[in-house]
Amino acid sequence: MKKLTSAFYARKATIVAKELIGKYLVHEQNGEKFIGMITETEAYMGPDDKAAHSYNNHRSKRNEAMYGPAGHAYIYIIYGIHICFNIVTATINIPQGVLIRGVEPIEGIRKMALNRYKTNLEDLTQAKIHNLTNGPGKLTQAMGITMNDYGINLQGNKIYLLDSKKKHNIKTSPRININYAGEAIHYPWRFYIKDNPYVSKPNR
DNA sequence: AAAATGATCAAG
DNA sequence: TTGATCATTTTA
Repeated sequence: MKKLTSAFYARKATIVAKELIGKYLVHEQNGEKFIGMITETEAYMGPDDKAAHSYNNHRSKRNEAMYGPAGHAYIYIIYGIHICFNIVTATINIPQGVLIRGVEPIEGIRKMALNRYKTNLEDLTQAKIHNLTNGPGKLTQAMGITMNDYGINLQGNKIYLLDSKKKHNIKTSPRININYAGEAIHYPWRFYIKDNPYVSKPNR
């Protein structure tokens, strides 16, 4: 399988978010390899999107990465506790991004269980296995992604994405937990695979 | 249903 | 310097 190129990322966040579904997110760390198939994403469209951190071209140390070139990681801590992993899209000075909200474990799932629950995979119930990566804060914890990876280039060898030609039944819905965002609340910029158990909130 | 928990940002 | 605000998860 081939890595996604910078040309893939250099488009509108809504397009990239939709096409990212079914692709493979890879993290290599200490000789271990985590792979997750992306099941759920959300697009954040920058200056005109009240839900985006870059609304009205707001710029700060935190969201600096979104103003850089596409195909890099924008990572931030939310609610003081959880780490969210985003992919920068569009081009320099157009601050758009795609939040990865869910992945299905493909490789390294034993280590994911340890990262999340300090428990062996065999001792987890099916429900807890689904809980490994069905949320933005969960998948970063499971895959070992931290603030140290802020701004990393996704064409490198540490964190990157692999292409896939597999077709999925993609559903669309409004985004989650952006109640402060005015009219943007209703924009259908969330994408997910229908009936996949590694999606955070199946019915919205 | 609600607490946990801390970085970030804008106001004073 | 302080207080309000979160692109969430967990527990009950």
